[in-house]
Amino acid sequence: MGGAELSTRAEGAPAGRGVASVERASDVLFCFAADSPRGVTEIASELGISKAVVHRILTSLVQRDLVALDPATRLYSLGPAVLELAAAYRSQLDVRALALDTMRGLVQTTDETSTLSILHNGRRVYVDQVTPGREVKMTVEIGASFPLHAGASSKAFLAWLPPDERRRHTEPPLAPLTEATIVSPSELRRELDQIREQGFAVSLGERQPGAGSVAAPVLDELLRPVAVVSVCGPLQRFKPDLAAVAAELVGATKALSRKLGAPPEPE
Amino acid sequence: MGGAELSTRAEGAPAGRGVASVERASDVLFCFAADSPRGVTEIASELGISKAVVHRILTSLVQRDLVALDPATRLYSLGPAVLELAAAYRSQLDVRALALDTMRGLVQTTDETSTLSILHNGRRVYVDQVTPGREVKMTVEIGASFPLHAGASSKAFLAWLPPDERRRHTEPPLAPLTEATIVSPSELRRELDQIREQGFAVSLGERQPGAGSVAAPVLDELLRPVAVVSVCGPLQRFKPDLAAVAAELVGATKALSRKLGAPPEPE
DNA sequence: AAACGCTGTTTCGTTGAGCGGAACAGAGGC
DNA sequence: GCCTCTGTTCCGCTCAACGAAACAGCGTTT
Repeated sequence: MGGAELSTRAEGAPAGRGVASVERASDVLFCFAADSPRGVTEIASELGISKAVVHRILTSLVQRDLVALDPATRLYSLGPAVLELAAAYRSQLDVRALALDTMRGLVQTTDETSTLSILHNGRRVYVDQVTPGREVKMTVEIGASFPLHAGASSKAFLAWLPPDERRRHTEPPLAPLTEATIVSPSELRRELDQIREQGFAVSLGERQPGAGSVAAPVLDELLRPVAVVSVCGPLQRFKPDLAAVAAELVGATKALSRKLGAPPEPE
Repeated sequence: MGGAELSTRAEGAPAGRGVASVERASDVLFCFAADSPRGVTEIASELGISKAVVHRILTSLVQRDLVALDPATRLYSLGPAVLELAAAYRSQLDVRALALDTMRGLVQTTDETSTLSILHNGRRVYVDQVTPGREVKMTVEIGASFPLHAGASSKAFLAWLPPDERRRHTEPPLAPLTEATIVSPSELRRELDQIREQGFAVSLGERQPGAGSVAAPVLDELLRPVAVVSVCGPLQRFKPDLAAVAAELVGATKALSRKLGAPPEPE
């Protein structure tokens, strides 16, 4: 019994005890993120809990529309209520509200797409974007997540993260997402130092072929990166204006950081 | 009560019992949808359960990042993991995958925005959109929900819902969202009949001032509306092409319906 | 300062809710 | 027809979750 007490995340949480069945239910929800639809048995064996428990949990989740049951196949998948939660989350995210105006301004002057990302679970997640009114433009998927070693927004996070996290995410192997992805840890670390110094990160197709972007962090009062704003567009037309866009972006994000309580620049 | 057999929540579910604490945890999550951030006491009194329980549940949810705790204010709000779930839901929604190509086609020929909505909780929710490459265009918020009596997409759902649901959603009071919203039940019912007959719904600023849209349903094998596709744009430039757009839209959604198993048109 | 009133958090003994093995029930498949 | 998968339900035992109450921080009030 006592043996296998953990499950998905983090063992030994020293904090106050939670409710086991709630955590199991969360695990069930997240296992749908990997793949769905799935059946009771499949989920039970994957999570190592009994079929009866999974079935009861699913029944509850179905009742709240967090999970949908296809009566024909008897397979379960995520339900529409998760959209409701996500919409609420996004609308209440304070960084987002603050950043939206800034992003709109960036889009207007650069005529390229601007995105907002946050850190979650050791990866970067797109929270919002503003696109220009052009025929050809970049678009990202809200909610999609990416590793921290490739792309301007990811590198911007990495450059402002504490040393231990930076080290952790620059350890090999660094999976190449495109031919331009930096796969050498030492090269990446060198670039992160430079990014930190110059105040912004640049990627030319590191994460997505044919896409270029400039990114700079929004920092809180302890200079931790709470979000990253990027301006991105098709590589060829993006490259020439890079320096000007970067300057504008850095100015905008620094203003944002101050609004979030970051101390004004000393230099 | 056999009467209202659907409706999301429903008490007295005769089906197999669920896990109470999972349902409580879901309630806690949803109470953040209304407003956040909130504290333990506030949530406990709203849900009518003890503070200790709420605290334990929140601890579990925080552990899974479904809820975030601001250590400074000791207030809880939704966490970034809900985005992860929503992204998974959207990417796995089969109607969405099918509809995307159709929507892209509609955008290309009409040069206006196309949206996809589903029914959830007695309201209509935007699941996806495709926008044209123009300076001025319509944009909707994914995940935002609206009542069923105003707007083309909403009316399209209503027109194809079973009689009892249609009646329920056409009962007074019908809240006006704009000056153009239909607030007379009898007028609305008359229009729904017409919509059903002609195969599509039209709204000129009923839900949002200055916006026009045409909408048609995607039906399953029992002719239930599983989703609604709309084409929408700024009112003035939208009005003249209305008939042509409607014809194109209806053709596209009928093709979609057949892919989902709806029987071919008899007439 | 001290007392108050408000938070969120933790403790602890009791008990009934949830666990899980096993039985049941359908749906396909040799 | 049987066999083998599913998902679902049953039911007695147990331990995990409940809740009252105590504790612990903060700000405000007296």
